[in-house]
Amino acid sequence: MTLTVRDSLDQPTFEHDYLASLNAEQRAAVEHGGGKVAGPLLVIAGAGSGKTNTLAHRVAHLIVNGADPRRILLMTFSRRAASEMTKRVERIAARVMGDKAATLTKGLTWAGTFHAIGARLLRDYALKIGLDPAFTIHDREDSADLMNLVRHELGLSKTESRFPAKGTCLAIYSRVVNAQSDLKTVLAKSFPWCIGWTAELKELFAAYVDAKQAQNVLDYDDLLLWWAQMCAEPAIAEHLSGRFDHILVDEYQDTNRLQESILLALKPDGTGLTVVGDDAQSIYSFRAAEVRNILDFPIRFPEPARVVTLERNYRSTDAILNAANAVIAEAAERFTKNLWTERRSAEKPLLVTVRDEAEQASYVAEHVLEAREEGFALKQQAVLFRASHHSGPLEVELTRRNIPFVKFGGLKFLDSAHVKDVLAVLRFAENPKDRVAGFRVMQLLPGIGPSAAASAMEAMERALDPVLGLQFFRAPARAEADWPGFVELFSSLRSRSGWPSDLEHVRLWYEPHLERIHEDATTRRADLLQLEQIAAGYPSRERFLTDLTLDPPEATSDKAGPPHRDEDYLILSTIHSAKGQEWTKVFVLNAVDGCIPSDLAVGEREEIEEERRLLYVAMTRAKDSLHLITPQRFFVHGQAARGDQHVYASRTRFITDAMLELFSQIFWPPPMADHGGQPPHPTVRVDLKARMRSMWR
DNA sequence: CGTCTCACATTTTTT
DNA sequence: ATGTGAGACG
Repeated sequence: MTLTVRDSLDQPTFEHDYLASLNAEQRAAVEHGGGKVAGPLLVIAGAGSGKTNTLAHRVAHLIVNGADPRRILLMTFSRRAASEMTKRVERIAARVMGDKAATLTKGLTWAGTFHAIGARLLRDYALKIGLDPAFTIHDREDSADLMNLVRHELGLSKTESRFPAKGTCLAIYSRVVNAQSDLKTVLAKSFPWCIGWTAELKELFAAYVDAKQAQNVLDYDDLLLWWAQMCAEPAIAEHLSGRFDHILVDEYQDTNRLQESILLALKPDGTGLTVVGDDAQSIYSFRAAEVRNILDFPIRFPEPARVVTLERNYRSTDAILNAANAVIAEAAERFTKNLWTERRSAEKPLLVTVRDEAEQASYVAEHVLEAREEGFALKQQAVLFRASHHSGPLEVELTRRNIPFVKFGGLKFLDSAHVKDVLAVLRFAENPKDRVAGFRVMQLLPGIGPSAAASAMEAMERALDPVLGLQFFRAPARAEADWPGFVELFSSLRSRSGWPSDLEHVRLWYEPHLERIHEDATTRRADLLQLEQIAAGYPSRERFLTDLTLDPPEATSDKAGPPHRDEDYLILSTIHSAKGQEWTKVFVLNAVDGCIPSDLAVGEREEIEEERRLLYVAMTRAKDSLHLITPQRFFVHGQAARGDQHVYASRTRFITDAMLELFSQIFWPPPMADHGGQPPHPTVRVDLKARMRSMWR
């Protein structure tokens, strides 16, 4: 078959046969520009429409046609997506070019997230823009800690009425930066309850920026902001822009205005620019993502962008797609396409009513096992939920039944205190000005609290050399025993960096503290050993710290890497983390109002619309079988101690009565099945504890 | 005065 | 798991 194409006189270029598997639209996207630098291209790629495949083919096509892979910039949403993409490009190119492709695609090094690329470029240009190239990067929590420090220094923590919490302050700051907006607008629109603090917040943010600069640290937002600002200098912008012939951006619907401004600075007329995305899957506006970026892309440039729309879905059955289309059809804003498929199936998606979350857990466990009996590996099945903690009861049930699982989203390996402690030591050694790291590390020593740590930091700043500053610092009496050991560690980490032996060094120092601080020292020590495994894969301390901050291992299994690959496990994931993925069978937990949409997001109309898209994303992950589960009764968190307050939940508002014909509705367990002839308990539940208490009030 | 410990509440989604 | 606040201890 490929021979006919190759031999055909109409298609003399042999490269074309590797594109034969693509449909007409995909092919148009791949061949736009004929493999040469061309005008801007927008690919609207619906769920399951072969987006990744198309993008990978386009990159391969460029390379096959002579593009220099070192001059291709490929920006994806996560590191996982980036490495997946480069692997695919290599496979495709290899089909055409054979072994030569491997050497070429090795040059495809500029693939990663906006933040990771930003970090690399900033280190590169640091000296030209007045930045110390040894900067360290703060993750969200570090940034919040620094915000807190500054807040205390300004005396804003002791105000009469409550000043916004550190996390809120950081969220406000971050939105101002990422949305390229001003403080007043952001407060009015997204944080109306903080409007009274406008002046103080402004002062706080100014001090926060000063602190970051003094300590030589950048936060996530800085990686984009500095990048964008550096592009405002024409000479640098020109140089930077000249480094890349082609820039391709995936998941464009989830970029924010700051990211857009970077792209526009690099390619003002859109030449060589390809963006791919789906407006119906925009689910990151809480992070200032701007759907308008993708909707307005065609008219951003002097020469209007070419638009290619991929509407054919290769993933889901028509029954699933019909239901998903019905959900998104109710969206307030018109979307740009309608998905269709040729995959016929009589099996409608299931709308399962269960009594409560416990029943929901056993429903999932049983059906997962049943499916495995039928030959579906656990890995072909996934359980999706709105908020990380929604999977709690299910995790208990899976553990009880010995069903292995891996969870994506929510708390991660790197968020645990002991890992952060160890990383903070390394970061402190890398950048002694980093107060957040220093504070954290020093307070590990018994007898050292915030104030002693602060004076030690000051002593370091006054001294000519940070090591000397620490050596001459007089630690409080209670810490005298531990202080020299700490100083010795610090000084040896400063004087010579042996990688990855540094990390082992830190661990040996840290172990006694670990045992003192934590009950479960054994499991935590195992984590640290795993961290050393990971560390061995990095060339240097700096790269390790940077990469780990920007692309943390996503799930608990990631941290172990390849060894787990042959094992079978069920996937648990937040809907956000499920983006871009697909499974044969998908279970969606808590398809009830209050969860989807989250009751924290029912204020603004726009927020509700995003929740609708979230459900759409969840549904369109399924290939063959989809179960939406609605527990009737739902315990309210946080009040469990004072009785069992709960709410009676109703089906998510996004599935209207008119859509019910697209689903099969079932009750589980089937009535009378499990009660030995007894009728099931009435679904009413009386809070007797509350009654008892109310007798005395 | 600073540090430590315990109790208690709270936790959307993430680079 | 973290953050806060009260209270004890050195």
